[in-house]
Amino acid sequence: MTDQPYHHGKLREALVARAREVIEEAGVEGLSLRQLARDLGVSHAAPGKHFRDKQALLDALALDGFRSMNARITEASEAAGDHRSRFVRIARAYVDFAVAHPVLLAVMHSTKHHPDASNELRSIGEDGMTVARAIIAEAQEAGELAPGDRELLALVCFVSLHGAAVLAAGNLLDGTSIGALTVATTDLLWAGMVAGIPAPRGASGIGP
Amino acid sequence: MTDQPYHHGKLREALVARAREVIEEAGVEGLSLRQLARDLGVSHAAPGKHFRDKQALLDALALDGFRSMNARITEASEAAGDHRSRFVRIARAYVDFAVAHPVLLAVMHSTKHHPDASNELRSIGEDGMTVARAIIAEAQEAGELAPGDRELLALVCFVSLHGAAVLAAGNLLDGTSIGALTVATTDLLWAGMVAGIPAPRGASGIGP
DNA sequence: CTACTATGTAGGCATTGGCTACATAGAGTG
DNA sequence: CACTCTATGTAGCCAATGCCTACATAGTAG
Repeated sequence: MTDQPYHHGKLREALVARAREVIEEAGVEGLSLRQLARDLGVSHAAPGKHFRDKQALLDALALDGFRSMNARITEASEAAGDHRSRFVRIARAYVDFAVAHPVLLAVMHSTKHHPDASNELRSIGEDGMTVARAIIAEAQEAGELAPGDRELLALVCFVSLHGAAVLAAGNLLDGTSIGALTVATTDLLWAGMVAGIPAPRGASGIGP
Repeated sequence: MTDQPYHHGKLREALVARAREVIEEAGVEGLSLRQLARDLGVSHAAPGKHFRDKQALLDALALDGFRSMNARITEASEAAGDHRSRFVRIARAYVDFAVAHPVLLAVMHSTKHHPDASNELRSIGEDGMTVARAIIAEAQEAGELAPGDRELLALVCFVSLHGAAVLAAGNLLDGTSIGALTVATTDLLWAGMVAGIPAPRGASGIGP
């Protein structure tokens, strides 16, 4: 009703915010730049001034998603508690975020980002692993975990929890509750790190 | 040159086969029913006679993918060797398939299948876990692994390897080689299952 | 021979992403 | 203030896509 000014003023932020809503409701397939423009009351070419591509918008969305997620994760990592319970809390933060924003998670880990955005995305996407590595290092130095390649162990933990998060987000876990799976996964990983990986006797699967 | 018969004869199979090629080259976004029809020399509406939807084609593609993958996995599970090396081989089969067919893997685990196809997909998608569960059960009964909820342990292993497969397929592992990650993941999981999960002392992260 | 069904064709339609030319605002500068 | 420059938004065009309906052709069953 109130006549809109010629310039929106905060179109870029509004686009990202609205897009984030839309993808969770209708999936990435259901995201249309033109519909987005209609939702915000601007012309169909206006988004093009802020994102040269639809992919550019998705990249911005991914970046935004990583910022949200990393905030949750570092928040969880800074909570009080022993190493193990902090480890569990971080895992829960990751999985909870995935379940709350499944489509956004998929966009974040999509493979088809623009080359420009890739660098920033790659770096921000590794923050979670950095947190995991830090806790593992602390626990190892405290003698709570067996010694071992921290980088690799952190990667394995990250990868495993990512799998849990992805499947939970996709609602592909039949009966099992997501919480139970997360606890079981962290328990098994932690138990493995406590025990340490025994040196392979003979061939351990490292084949050609 | 040779005048084509009015009816293609094997259009459905040809569509699936060609689509499987296209998505690996151009991604799911690059798959167009009309282009597919042009590739096969039929009219643009012909695919509609075999797949009511684009999604229906993707569902068929997913089913086909699961059949291929399950074949590799069961083949790996039937190879000779002790429990642990068979476990590693299964994991490698999964990850290798993911790396060889990354887009197909994404289609297989996509969330937006048609309700009709979901049942079949869900059941065939669980074959991998069945294999994992069987090996874990055997190893537990042989006393090689500590006792524990086999269903849950198999799910955790499946989920962890899925994470490794997804990230490897997406080429999101910076320096680490995929083979090394797979070995490290199976090692850690196996070590955890050998040690068993100790009973939680006090709060173990199971919150509200 | 005559339905009937399966399969393929031809054309239409709304929607989409991306492009170019143009309009408007606001900031800077003389 | 007048002028320019740039950022932002508008309007219209285009090819491509998915899906729809009407029609053509073939093979089959009665």
